[in-house]
Amino acid sequence: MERSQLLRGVLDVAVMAVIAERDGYGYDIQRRLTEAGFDGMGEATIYGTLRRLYRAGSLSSYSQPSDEGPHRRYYGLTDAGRRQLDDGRSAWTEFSDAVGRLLATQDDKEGVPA
Amino acid sequence: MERSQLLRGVLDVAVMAVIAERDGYGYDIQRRLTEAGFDGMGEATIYGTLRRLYRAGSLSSYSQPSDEGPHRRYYGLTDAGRRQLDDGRSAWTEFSDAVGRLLATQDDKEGVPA
DNA sequence: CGTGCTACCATGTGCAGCGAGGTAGTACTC
DNA sequence: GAGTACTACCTCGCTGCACATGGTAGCACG
Repeated sequence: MERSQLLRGVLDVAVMAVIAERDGYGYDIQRRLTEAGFDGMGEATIYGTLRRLYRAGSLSSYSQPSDEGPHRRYYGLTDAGRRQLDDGRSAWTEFSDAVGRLLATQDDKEGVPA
Repeated sequence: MERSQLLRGVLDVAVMAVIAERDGYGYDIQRRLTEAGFDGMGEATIYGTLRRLYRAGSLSSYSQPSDEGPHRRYYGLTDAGRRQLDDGRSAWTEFSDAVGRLLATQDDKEGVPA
């Protein structure tokens, strides 16, 4: 419930980063994110994000049969998606730097002044 | 609209970090956060966060008159708040490390010839 | 033919950041 | 003493999105 809030605004870029490395489908992307340290995410979160990014034009998609189960819907980055990923990277860097600086400040006070 | 999502889950800890440095009131906290790099936040965001944290028992509060305007409602950290801030710090570190690692992975496929 | 894995999708809920709008106190000017 | 501006607080309603829940379907093994 804590992480779910932190994920906001990062999930999109995280999914795109995974896809940038290699095209993937929902089930697979979830596993790869889990391995990357984002564990405990429900399927609805992934599929919702994929659909949103697809509708926004950041992802392309194609269907492919599988030997081990139902068909798979693969997603890949479009040019717009790649640009968006770059923007997200710098936005993240800037943001996390600001947070890092803020959290690094030591709590001087302990007793209330007045 | 992009930053608003990133703020989720971080605002609480950011506000607490600012207060840890020195007790503050809404208007003041907003300015201090702006100086820290979080600009463009509306008042409703700050006041909503303060009230939420206060209700949760993370903050204490006391009112004080001011020479330069209406009374000020100061907020300070409770022990629970200080603990929560520490937890938030480590949660943030862990999370931002994971994101950093993920975003650092290079997009291999790019120069892949047709 | 039941159990389990893979793989997809749709619906509903809750939370929180934020826009918009309102109320006061102080202070300066014209 | 009306107008403007800054300080300082509050409330209401909207919206976006992570997530829970629940459903469908293909493959495989016993």
